[in-house]
Amino acid sequence: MYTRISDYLSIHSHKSSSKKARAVKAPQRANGKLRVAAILEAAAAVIAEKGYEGATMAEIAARSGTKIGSLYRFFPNKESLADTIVVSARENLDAVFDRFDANVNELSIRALADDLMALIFELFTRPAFMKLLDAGQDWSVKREEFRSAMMQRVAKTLTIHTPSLSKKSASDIALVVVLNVKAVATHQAFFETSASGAADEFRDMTRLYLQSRCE
Amino acid sequence: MYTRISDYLSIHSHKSSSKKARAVKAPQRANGKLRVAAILEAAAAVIAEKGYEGATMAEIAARSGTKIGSLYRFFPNKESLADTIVVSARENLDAVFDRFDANVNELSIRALADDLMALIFELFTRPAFMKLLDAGQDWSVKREEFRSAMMQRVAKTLTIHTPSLSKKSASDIALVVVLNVKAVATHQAFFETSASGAADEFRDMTRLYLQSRCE
Amino acid sequence: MYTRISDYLSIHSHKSSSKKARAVKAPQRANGKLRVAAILEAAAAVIAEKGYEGATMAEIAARSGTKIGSLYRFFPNKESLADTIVVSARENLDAVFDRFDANVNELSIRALADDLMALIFELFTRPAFMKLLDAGQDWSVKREEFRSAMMQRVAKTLTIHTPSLSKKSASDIALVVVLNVKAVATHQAFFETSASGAADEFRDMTRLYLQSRCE
Amino acid sequence: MYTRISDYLSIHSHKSSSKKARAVKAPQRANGKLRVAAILEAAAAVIAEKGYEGATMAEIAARSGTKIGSLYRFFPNKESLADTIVVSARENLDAVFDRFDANVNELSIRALADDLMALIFELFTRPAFMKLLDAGQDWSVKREEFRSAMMQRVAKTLTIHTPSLSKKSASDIALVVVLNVKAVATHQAFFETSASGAADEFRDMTRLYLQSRCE
DNA sequence: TATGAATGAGAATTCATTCAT
DNA sequence: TATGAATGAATTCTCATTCAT
Repeated sequence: MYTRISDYLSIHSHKSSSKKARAVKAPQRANGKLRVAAILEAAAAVIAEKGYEGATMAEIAARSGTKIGSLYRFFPNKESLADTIVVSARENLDAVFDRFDANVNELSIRALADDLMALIFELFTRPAFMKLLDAGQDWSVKREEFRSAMMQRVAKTLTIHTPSLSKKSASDIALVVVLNVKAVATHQAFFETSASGAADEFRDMTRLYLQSRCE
Repeated sequence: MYTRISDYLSIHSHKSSSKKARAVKAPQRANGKLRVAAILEAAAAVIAEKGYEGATMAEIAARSGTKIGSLYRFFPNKESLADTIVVSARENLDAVFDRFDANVNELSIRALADDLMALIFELFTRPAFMKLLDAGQDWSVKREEFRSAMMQRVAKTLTIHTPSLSKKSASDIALVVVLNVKAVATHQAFFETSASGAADEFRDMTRLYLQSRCE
Repeated sequence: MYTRISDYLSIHSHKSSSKKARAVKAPQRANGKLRVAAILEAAAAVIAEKGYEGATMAEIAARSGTKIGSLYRFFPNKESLADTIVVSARENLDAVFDRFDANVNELSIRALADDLMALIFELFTRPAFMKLLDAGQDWSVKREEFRSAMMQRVAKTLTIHTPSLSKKSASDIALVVVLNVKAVATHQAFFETSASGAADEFRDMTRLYLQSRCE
Repeated sequence: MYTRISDYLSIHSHKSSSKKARAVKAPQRANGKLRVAAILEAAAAVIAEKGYEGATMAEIAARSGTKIGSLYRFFPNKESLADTIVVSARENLDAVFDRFDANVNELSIRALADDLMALIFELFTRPAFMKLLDAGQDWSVKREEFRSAMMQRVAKTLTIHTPSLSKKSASDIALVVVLNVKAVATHQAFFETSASGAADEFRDMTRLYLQSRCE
């Protein structure tokens, strides 16, 4: 397996082609699910660019090809939009980790490091999510909820792989691994442009670190 | 020396207790320097909490015990406030690193890791600065300026210590180290509250990583 | 024909009776054109009274029965409002003069004086416009554009009527005629109240003047 | 005598050499009279450029080499400054006209036109005054006071010269003459730059007009 | 149900005026 | 008496949210 961080770095690059979303008078996707997905995607993109405060409902509507009135039919307010982004990630969390934990024991430490990073990276999915987790005060609840859930699952995975880990050690190590991925995810754009090998360095560092802790 | 990251974590914690700071009609700080410092401190705190967009001049004024009109006497606009935070850090950069580089050769790798992290941490000083560096589009200039200056200086320091490092390796490693500190600095508050040992884990990880690269 | 200046003096008098226009929740003018017209009218009135700087968007909104938010939907900023007033006049200019020039040759000098004044007066339309043309520095571009266009058209008309006029004479005389009308337009309100015959005096003076120059 | 309007056009061109009034730490003119004069002059200049609303007390202070605190010692508020400009002109009025009326009878109509215009021009002195007379609502009192005083004196002068004039005619003609000068004064800057002969045209027109009325 | 015009609270910024020194 | 820092009301402009059509 041995994924290279730089591999999944490009997975999520979707420079939405239309700058100012020419509201492509497209056959309005009657399907609510699709519509919601489009909105969520647009919201993620805009928030990623401008931050939560800087993002405007008008732009999110425009970029998702949704009329402002309709946007509010699906999401009663701006906060609920951001909520949904975080909450849906949180809901995804357990399913993904359950699947992952099933074969953790078969992994070498090196592979554990690589795959765990790839997994976490995928959960963070994109910078919008990052911005949201860093956002202001009011967010603490949902943010903390996700953060701690993430941490606990990573710690659990580590404990499954290396049962000798103390509860405290496991959670400390989990935090480090998560923040490592966060660093890569946050600076995704940077890593992509400058053909730096820093993403790989991060992978190596994490491998090294886990090796020193999980043996 | 061997500073523990958790040591310097508390240096800069000023949670101004009062939410809306009733500005205890204190003996008017006639000294402009002090006033500016107070404003900068408040700005840093508010921006750290709410981000650049979310921070309001009114709250910065209130929290620094300054009236809005006075705030604008010192900083003609919101951007100039943020500018000052970034630029002053930038100006500090060379002086601090020149001093540091003088004795780098005497340091063990372990000490290099510790002291370098401490140094960078001090330059970041506080989360507000972090938020600013992550902020929206317009900031790119000043942000990039600081970011790249920081990176170059760290790379230079690494090269002084380990001349065999290739130019590319040095800058990749520099990026990793800086982001490690950034992670600690950004989650400062988190580390402080939860009596976790994660800050120490970060230190250890960085030591490990540098050892594997600089020998 | 022989229009009396005092005749057209009253064409454009709309002293909105209510000071703070309690915006009689009238049947929402769904028609954007009407709304824009109302705003423009209010803006003209307020600017006429207070000047460009003195006029506030809030008052313009109130007086046009528009809420501030809506005002900004139509005109993104204060300058654009003023721009519209000047530019629309500028656009009108050529059309109006082309029509006028068609029969200039048939006019006696006396009639030329009268009709030309009436025409220019109509282009100035109301004092708001005057204030705008006199306004502060930044305006120079749009203002000058209109002023010189106006002057050139008047000079051209004079030349058509009296081909013997030198280029320089024509433009000098044009300036005088325009300023004469400007005087009348600017003091419109004054002329209206005091039942003075001064407006007629202006007409006579201009007749006299043109007669001495165009024969 | 036969002054040419273009002659006195240049009398009052004082492009205050210092743009941003380097507050020439000059020996503070202890003499209040001189200080007040300097302030008044600066105020006139600034108001001429920016209009009443656009003029700021800070700039007036700076340009007159006065500290803002001192400015307020002499003029308790902005309005009082503007008041003083208008009122002082009004006070000057009678003295000037009394002197002028003494020899009106000796003047030919042509000379009357020329000298009267020159006199009025001098009273208007500079564009600041013009701006003030055109300013917004609140001003009406002082403005009207001056305007009507001016008008009455001019009408009186005309009646002295041509006793056969009816009261109404005299005041109508006075208004026309005053507005003619106003036009020249207001566009002073314009006339100066463009080497147009329009100022002379105005003089000729006024001569013509008075001739037709006063015989 | 879908739309987008209308609303108004709130943010940045300016400047006349005061008053402690 | 002279100074200029401090004040805060007023102004321009934005944007989340509602609701009539």
